[in-house]
Amino acid sequence: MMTKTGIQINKCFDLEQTLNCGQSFRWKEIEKTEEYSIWEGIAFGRLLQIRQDEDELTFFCSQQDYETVWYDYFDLAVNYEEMRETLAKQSEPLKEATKFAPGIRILRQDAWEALASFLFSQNNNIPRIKGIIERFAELCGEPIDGGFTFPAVETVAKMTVKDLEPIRAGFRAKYIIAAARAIVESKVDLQAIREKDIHFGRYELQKIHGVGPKVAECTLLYGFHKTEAFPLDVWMKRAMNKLFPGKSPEEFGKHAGLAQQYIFHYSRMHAELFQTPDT
DNA sequence: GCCCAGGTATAAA
DNA sequence: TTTATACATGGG
Repeated sequence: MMTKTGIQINKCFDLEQTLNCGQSFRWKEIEKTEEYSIWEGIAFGRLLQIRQDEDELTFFCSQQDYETVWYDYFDLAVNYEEMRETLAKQSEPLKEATKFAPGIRILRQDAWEALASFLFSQNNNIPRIKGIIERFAELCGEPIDGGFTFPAVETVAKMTVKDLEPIRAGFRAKYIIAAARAIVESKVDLQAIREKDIHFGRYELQKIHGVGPKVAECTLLYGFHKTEAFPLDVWMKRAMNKLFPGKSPEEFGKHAGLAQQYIFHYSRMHAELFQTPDT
């Protein structure tokens, strides 16, 4: 295994914040010391171990995989420091929020994987989502050294709800199959979503049985890197109203997705501020 | 045991 | 058109 070392990073890259914030569900921290942490995960059919030291990242992979897969996956061409500064200037609360997760990046994940992952996420919690996806990969992904790839959309399209019973996804199983079939049968055009604007993507994705506004929005942000997208769940709305009363998420414009990540992380760190008495 | 989870489809107001 | 409820399952 080759090693790509010496990627200099600024404060805008933190593995914990990026890989454990609910945008991706297949990464785990396998080692942690005072000086560094190592994370392992599988994406685009490849297993990666990645190590973060004080000011340096180490990718345990070939030079080619680094250049063709992981450089894009971690969005390394983009200067998050600059975007964070832009957002921080917009308001005091947002400036405060950016401090709590300055190292968050928006990953460029596979669109089908993001769509399926956020279908699994509905009315669910992160530990269980991870478990379902792990069993899903073991059941019908391809075995590779160290694990299983995310199941191919063509494979899932041929499966039935009964086939998926072992992953214990509950009522979500039918949605996964509906999504896979819609894609394979070209009822939903992923390439067109990639090329056209976010409004088309919202309309197109919500043709799928089981895809509502929230799953569509998360898929557009994490699977298509439409950075003007924003998550819409109840918690997020509560946080928005608390920090920015009367302000619409769209007003963050192009960086809305990143702003939402900061705000969401902030609201998690200050859960007590966002609890509302039952009415 | 009990509550509820980064929702959505469907039924009932 | 807006507001409830069921849904499958298990983490905490």
